[in-house]
Amino acid sequence: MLNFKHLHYFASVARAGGVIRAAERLHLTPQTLSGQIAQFEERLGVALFDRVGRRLELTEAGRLALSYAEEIFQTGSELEDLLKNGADQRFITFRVGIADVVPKFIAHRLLAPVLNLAEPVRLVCEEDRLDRLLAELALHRLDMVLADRPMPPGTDIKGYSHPLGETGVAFMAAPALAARLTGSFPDCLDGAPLLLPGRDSALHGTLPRWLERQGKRAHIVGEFDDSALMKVFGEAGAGAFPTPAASVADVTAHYQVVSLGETDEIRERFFLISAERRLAHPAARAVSEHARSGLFAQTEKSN
Amino acid sequence: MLNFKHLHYFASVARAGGVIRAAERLHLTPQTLSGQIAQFEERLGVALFDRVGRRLELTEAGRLALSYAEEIFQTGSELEDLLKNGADQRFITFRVGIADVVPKFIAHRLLAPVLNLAEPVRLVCEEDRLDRLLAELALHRLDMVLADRPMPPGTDIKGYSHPLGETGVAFMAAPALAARLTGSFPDCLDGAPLLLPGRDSALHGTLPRWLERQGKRAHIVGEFDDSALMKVFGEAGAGAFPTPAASVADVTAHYQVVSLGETDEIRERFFLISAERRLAHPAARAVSEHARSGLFAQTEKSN
DNA sequence: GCTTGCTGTTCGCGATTTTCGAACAAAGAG
DNA sequence: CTCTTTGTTCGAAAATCGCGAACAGCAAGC
Repeated sequence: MLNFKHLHYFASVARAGGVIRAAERLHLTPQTLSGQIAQFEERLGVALFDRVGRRLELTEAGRLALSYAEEIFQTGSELEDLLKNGADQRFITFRVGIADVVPKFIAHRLLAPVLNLAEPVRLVCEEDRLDRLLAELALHRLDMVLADRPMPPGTDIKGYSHPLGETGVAFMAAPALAARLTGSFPDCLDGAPLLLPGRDSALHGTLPRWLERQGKRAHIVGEFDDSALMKVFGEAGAGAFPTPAASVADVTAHYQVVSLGETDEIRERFFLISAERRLAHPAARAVSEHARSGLFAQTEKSN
Repeated sequence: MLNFKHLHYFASVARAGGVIRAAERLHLTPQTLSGQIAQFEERLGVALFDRVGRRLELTEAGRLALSYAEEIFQTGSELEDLLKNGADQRFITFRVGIADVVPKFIAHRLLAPVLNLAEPVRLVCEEDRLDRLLAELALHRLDMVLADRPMPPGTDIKGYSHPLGETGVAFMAAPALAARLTGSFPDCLDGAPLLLPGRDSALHGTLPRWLERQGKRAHIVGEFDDSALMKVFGEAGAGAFPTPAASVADVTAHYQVVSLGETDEIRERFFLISAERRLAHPAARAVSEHARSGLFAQTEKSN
């Protein structure tokens, strides 16, 4: 483990250009700094200074260390400043990672309770691929992640999945395309152009298998990492596309598309993934509780 | 000054979710961590944990501190890794900031000796406005800065200027434009369309004043922060433009332009700016020594 | 030459900080 | 209620840190 006190002394000496000037600034004595730096170098196994004449000159390793040290102490003092001055913030921030494949309307519905809490919350959303979000979660740069699958077991990243609910899948299409598709659902999907969620999505594998079981030919014309982009293509008539049954009302309200029909044989599930087993963040608890209290059931009924 | 040992213990407890589990991982006892964290909180004046039941939960300030701590210790261990494993790098890196206004050919000529040193050097160049480069120099993210002026005295950033040499100024123009300009130099500049280095450049002020002293009308059609962009416009016939006399050969070799003439009454000077008074970096010393040994005088002769 | 003043360094002791053993209080599980 | 597990308080031991004294080497001035 790196000794940050040593690093601090080293950086001070490097900046000041000598142990004596550094000692004055730090209100210490030269021999202290000299000794601590020698100790630091020995512990690292690398010389940080070249002793040339009666002068200290940075080695290449020293330059590297100095640039890192500057960065470290800068973020450190930034933190100190925030804690000492801005600690009595009225806002608590809630950083959520949202997997691309989670439809925006679902994400909004899941997160809506956050903004209605008694204590004001600043919601910070970030969308990306699930694996990258989980990496950020592990570094505590995110408070939670929304995904369409539980924590993948293979990774060595630790995280805990909390199911939020599930819903059937509806198929939507632009009106012009819908008119061309013959037969009732799900027969109308046979051979129809289809847009598929990307490889990262849970539906990516299950949906084609379901079509096959139904004896329908899959004609996949596109795959999309981002569900909103998929909807835009769908609206333009590129193909029919799946969407959570719970968000059909939202989708028809925002896009010029109609529902072809719904099935409960494919289930789309949503999960909250957190770094700790217990949900520590009040906003995360609100999300979990609201979702469990029949959020999807209600909305399916109301549609 | 932030206590990084305290911060480390705090982060460990927050990650582990309790003092006991954290104590096991750190090979310490719970009471040590408990005491150190209490001390840390008191020193900061902020509660990092909420004691709810027999459980520790992060406060909002704690979450903030944790995310900063993660970043700090990650860069710290990155540094440690680099120093311990990659310390015997065969390359030493040399990070140079180049003010936009410094012509590329001049920068190249000044930096060329760096790549011919006995010890191999990895040259990292960054171009930006001088003030931003000086800020980076102060943070030791750059080893030196090349500029067309010495260290500006007004700023509180500290840095030391080392003159590298000076040269007269030549005026260049596209052949078609040059043909239209009547009279010999400098008369031909009277009323001619002129491209000017940007506000950041030393020439920006001196060149119009020189024209005025010559009794020539200045007809400035454009200002450019980046000298290469100015040359491209000049090549297209937008106007005549100044360039260091020492780089006329380079410019005519790379752009379809001709020299209108040169003057020594405007001097363009170039400086090396470093964070320390003495040039510590071997590559920086090489730059300074090569430049001082008549780099510009020779090239002016050879042109 | 020699001296003076400056650099960084080594040594050992005292002061401070850190850590732990012991004991305690309180919350949850059975 | 009892037992386990949690975090905490207290004092004394242990490690670390920082200083005074003395030393070694370089550079400039007499």
